[in-house]
Amino acid sequence: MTVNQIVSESGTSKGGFYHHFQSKDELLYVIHDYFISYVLTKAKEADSSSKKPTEKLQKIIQSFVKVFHLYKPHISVFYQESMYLKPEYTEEIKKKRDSYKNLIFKCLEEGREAGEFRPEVPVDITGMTILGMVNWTYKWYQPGGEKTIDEIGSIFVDLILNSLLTDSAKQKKEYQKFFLKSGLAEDKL
Amino acid sequence: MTVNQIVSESGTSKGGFYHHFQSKDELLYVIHDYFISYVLTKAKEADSSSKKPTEKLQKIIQSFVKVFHLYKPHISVFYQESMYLKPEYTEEIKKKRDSYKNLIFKCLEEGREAGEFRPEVPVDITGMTILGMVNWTYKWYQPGGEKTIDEIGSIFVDLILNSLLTDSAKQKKEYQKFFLKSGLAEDKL
DNA sequence: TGGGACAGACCAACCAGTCGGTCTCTGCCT
DNA sequence: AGGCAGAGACCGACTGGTTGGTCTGTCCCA
Repeated sequence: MTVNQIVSESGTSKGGFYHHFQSKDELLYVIHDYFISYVLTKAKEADSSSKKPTEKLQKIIQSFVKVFHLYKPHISVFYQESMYLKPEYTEEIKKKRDSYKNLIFKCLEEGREAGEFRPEVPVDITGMTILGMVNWTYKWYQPGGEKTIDEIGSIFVDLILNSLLTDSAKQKKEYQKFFLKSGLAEDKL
Repeated sequence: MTVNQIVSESGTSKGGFYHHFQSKDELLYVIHDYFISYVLTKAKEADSSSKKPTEKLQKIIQSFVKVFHLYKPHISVFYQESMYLKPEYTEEIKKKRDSYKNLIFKCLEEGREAGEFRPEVPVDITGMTILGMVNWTYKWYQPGGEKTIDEIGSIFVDLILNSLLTDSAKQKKEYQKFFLKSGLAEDKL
């Protein structure tokens, strides 16, 4: 996407564009900030809303998935254009992405220490797994598709918790709501 | 990466480059073919090597992860530059990536029908989850890092099978080797 | 009347791709 | 054997088009 395309499709002009942004890179930075702020806020809320790592993780994942619904255009543009960002901006962006990553890692570590998450699965790989599976949704998620974003989020939560929780934690009544129902009614896949 | 950089860093010339490739896009296509051929071959081998979906899935994931070790430079270049590929090449590439995706989906479907995989988790989302978590490794995997690629593969397999297998399938003796040991020896994370 | 919001012609840099030319190896004719 | 022709490998100056960014100027409101 060139600056000329941007200004023509948004109905302004080169002059107007560079009146508001120092450079094309700054626009990309602003776009990134738009959605990273959302997930960071939501993750911090989740972190302070409860003391149970399992609950926190569920909330983090659900809001993480939701961002791909709310800001799909922003995210697509970011991943398409971010390769050629100038170092000054990449650094700032990396900081925010790192602090998000660390929130997830911290939550996984807490769950492990609380004895709810299986101790034999390493926190770092699990963290990158979550980031990978959720971030990848920008490649295939279609708003208005057969599954809503909340349904997709619930499936992700089910998958992650089923592989993370210890057998005893899985039995807890208050966590049953995080698992997909395996009722008689077959899923209409 | 410009053509000028490519030829200077590889010690040839513009003329030499365009003698071997029709265009810069063709080079990218060749690079992609290099590693997609590997995973496709391995996945087909896995598919015909056994009748048990669980075993097949384990082999597919393990070889899928391994490609990021064997061809990391190829894969990084591909994801960095593939945005601006001309349609003719994107189509060809998409075909191969789709056939890989379909192998995974088929395997998941078979496991579901065989009663080994939980029927309540949808095949399509699970498939995209696997593709996402594995494909994302190109962003963080470092050859020579603290975990080998086979260890990472085993962790992925453990996570996926733990969330996919039914309780009864998890008990099967021949599948125990796919799970991380939860021995007394604490993981040195 | 002066300053912020915007317009759009313009520019320098850069890029993929071209094209005329050189160098070298091979095989064939004498 | 020696020379020669021609094909393929490779070179790099050049080009046409595109890009991010600038600059002069206009409009409008306080």
